[in-house]
Amino acid sequence: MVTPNKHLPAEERRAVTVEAVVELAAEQNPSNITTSAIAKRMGLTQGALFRHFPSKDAILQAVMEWVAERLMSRVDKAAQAATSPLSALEAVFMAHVEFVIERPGVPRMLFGELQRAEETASKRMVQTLIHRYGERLHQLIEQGIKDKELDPQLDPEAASTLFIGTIQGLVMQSLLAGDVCQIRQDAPKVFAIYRRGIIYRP
Amino acid sequence: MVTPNKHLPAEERRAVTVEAVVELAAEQNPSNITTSAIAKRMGLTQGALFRHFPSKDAILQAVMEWVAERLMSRVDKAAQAATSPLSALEAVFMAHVEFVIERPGVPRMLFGELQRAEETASKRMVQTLIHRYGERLHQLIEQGIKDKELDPQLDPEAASTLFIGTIQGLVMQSLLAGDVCQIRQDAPKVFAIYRRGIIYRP
DNA sequence: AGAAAGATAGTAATCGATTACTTACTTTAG
DNA sequence: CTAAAGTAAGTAATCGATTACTATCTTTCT
Repeated sequence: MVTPNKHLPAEERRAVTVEAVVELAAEQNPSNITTSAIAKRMGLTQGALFRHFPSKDAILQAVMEWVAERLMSRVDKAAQAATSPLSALEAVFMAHVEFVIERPGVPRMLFGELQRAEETASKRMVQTLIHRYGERLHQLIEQGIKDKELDPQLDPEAASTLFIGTIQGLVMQSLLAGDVCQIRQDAPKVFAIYRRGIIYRP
Repeated sequence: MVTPNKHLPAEERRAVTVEAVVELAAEQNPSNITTSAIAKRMGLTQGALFRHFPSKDAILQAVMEWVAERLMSRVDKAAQAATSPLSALEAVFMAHVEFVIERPGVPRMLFGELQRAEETASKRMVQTLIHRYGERLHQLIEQGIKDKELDPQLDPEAASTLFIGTIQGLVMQSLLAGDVCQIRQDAPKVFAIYRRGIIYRP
């Protein structure tokens, strides 16, 4: 839960707001999160939010900045610690999955933002985030092919799409089961199939 | 587009309503589709909708019934026409993808329904739809293992999850590109990787 | 056959509830 | 003391849903 302190400095209050939104997104449809619900979660009145953000979309934008930073930082760290492209892909996958388990609202917000018809700042931020993410995957996959670790006939574009879809499928299963932690058990099994589909076979 | 006729018989009007909702779901966030928007798309007043449906959720429920019937019917037909479990899986995949291209709003509505916090009738209908779908995949996969067509160490649960996730990944890519037809080119490439991941290798 | 009668379908106005956002006032911390 | 932070009570717009009423089609009776 979020700290119930009153009279926080502005910067801290904004951070707490982001946390509250991410929490709420794990419990309900992200596009139906109201400013009243956010304020209530923080133990604040609704109007107080607008002391720190000019609009609701600015709140969502701050959330997406937070997501982009945290997710990419963990993904990069996981990739750098690995010793080969394939093990890097696996490490990135598990890091991503672990992030999703900790913050189940995040993938739901990302997908929700992509669905919006309007071209908001938060939507554009999600687009660039996924674009950057896809480029990282691309690099790893192409390096893996060069190193004869991955199938030389592999389509990096398709492999990248499947990588992201794999996680999306796990999220969908967790929505069906109503249990996020199930992902942790299923993720290795699902990645094993993916790994088998991209690996080099002499 | 939907027929602009006035004074349709009740059953036809309900069918037209479902079509309108599916169309709208392809253009905007499904959870933000209003009854006014539906009526406007049909060339009708908003109140007229409630002559044919007791509530908005009843409309969504009708849409989900429509989706479940159409999708499962096409998937079943594709599977029965195939000559082996693996080719059936591929046929189901392509049939599903073709369905998504024709009605891009459908997968977005399914995912959106799953995200809802409330236990509505339409949400439960989506849950049973995906459950049925997963069982079909299960059957095909287990038969494929028996027939020595698929990897004997394959986890049918994980393979089923990955199958659905693969399509979900394609949908996400189409949202990013803003172009649905891209799916048709990418689908075979992505399925090729999936196929490589599950196939039997002596 | 044809007009009256009933049933069905659609309209326009409106309801209370909820939304994002604003304003005027009060409290708190440095 | 003062500026920042929070409260309380508003705003206009929009939501799903209901109302009273009109238009159109179908059935029935002579």
